Amino acid sequence: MTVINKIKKNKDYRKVYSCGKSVADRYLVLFFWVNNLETSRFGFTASKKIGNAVVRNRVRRLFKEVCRLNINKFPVGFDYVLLARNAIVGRKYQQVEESLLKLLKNITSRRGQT
RNA sequence: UGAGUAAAUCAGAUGAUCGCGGGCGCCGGGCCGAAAGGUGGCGUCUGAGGAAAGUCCGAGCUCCGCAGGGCAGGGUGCUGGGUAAUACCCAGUGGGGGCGACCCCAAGGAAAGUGCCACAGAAAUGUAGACCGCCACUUCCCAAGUGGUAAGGAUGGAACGGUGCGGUAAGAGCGCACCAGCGGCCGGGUGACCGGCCGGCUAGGUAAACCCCACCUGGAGCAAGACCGAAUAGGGGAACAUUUGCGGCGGCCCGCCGUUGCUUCCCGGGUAAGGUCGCAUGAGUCGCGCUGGCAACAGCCGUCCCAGAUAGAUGAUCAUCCACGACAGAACUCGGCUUAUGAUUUGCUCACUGA
RNA sequence: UGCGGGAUGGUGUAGUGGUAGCACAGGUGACUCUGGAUCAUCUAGCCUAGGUUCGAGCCCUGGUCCCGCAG
Repeated sequence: MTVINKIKKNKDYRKVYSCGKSVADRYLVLFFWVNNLETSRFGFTASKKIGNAVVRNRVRRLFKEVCRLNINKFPVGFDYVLLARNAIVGRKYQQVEESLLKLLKNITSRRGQT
């Protein structure tokens, strides 16, 4: 079983936000950027605007679960940051998973084109 | 049945699969790192709250050499008790609200002193003050003037005790009775205070204004701090000052301590995964245990070990059941307070209806 | 996580317990052939809930929101 590597330093997050590209729908924003490593790394964020600590924890756990179960669908060698948006509050696992897979498909097809 | 009031309890449950943090046992000597150190597999146990929240109080713990004295500052404020301590809790006193069960109160001192009381009003604390009234006197009358008067009117949140009788030219504690307030004595109570008697008759409000009185109070906070390892540096330059100067102990003074160059500014180094501990046995949980106490609580006995992350662990799926699940996530640890919030149960009160 | 500070018209800010001001912005009118400038005038406010007081923007208590600091 592969373990999820997490992005830990604020500097790495900054790099992904400023240099990376992003795709989004009404539930979440997905940032990504080449990290020059052999593995992918993930970061899960939910700002204070989303809600209180319970809500933010819930959202981050959903992200974590979705990434864990679909880790083989992510292209290797990237840093990914998942940012929660307001509409995600109260959503179920299936809705989040569906949303993320759609975004991933979007990325891979675009990479195929260019 | 409805409305209310006081208290107590629970915080979706059970099973299966995958996933995450921690403890313990066994196996392994590989990988990462400069080092300190970290990391794996299997088994087993365990893993958020009543408020974990707000950070409003109080403590423990750590550092500031010691935590010393005084002043200033801050806090508390009916009484007695509980506690490690408190602004908390319990029992009472006084006051207020409610038909009631019951609830609420920063509730010391206004004759120690100072300030303020806008506008209105004659006058806002001075035994001051006469606008309209009332009464007496003077001028021939209308009316005006002088004096007396704070009972009535008017103003105001508040007008120098209130009500009644007497008294008087009209009035006034001027006199008397009762009530409120003040002082003294006696009795009860540990005390706040309560009850009774006597006295001279008057003292406005505001202390969540300054203040007085009594009591308490050093400062910072786990990003506190300690240890291990690496690197750097006991670096450089400029200005100032030249002797008891400078610095530290929250402010000032005393007192104490450190350093002989010290202070200020600039450059350089570091913040690119440093690590480990602090960090979970404690003012601990439970028992309708026993003893003392009205109670808060204390003592004794038994019982249990109950999260310890460090970018931060609790989630997903399936099945069954119900009321279809509110507020909400530990971050050094406790005791309170306040705020948010779903459901259930019990006692008591009031109203209505029926027997 | 711990500590500290703040909230006044649309914006930036004053305000010893006694009618809430000022500047800019906005509306209306005047001046002008028109606009600008100028003049006059109007609108709109004390974060919120209680308490103390005769009376709170100010004093006290609870809550909400915003901002800053940290080896």
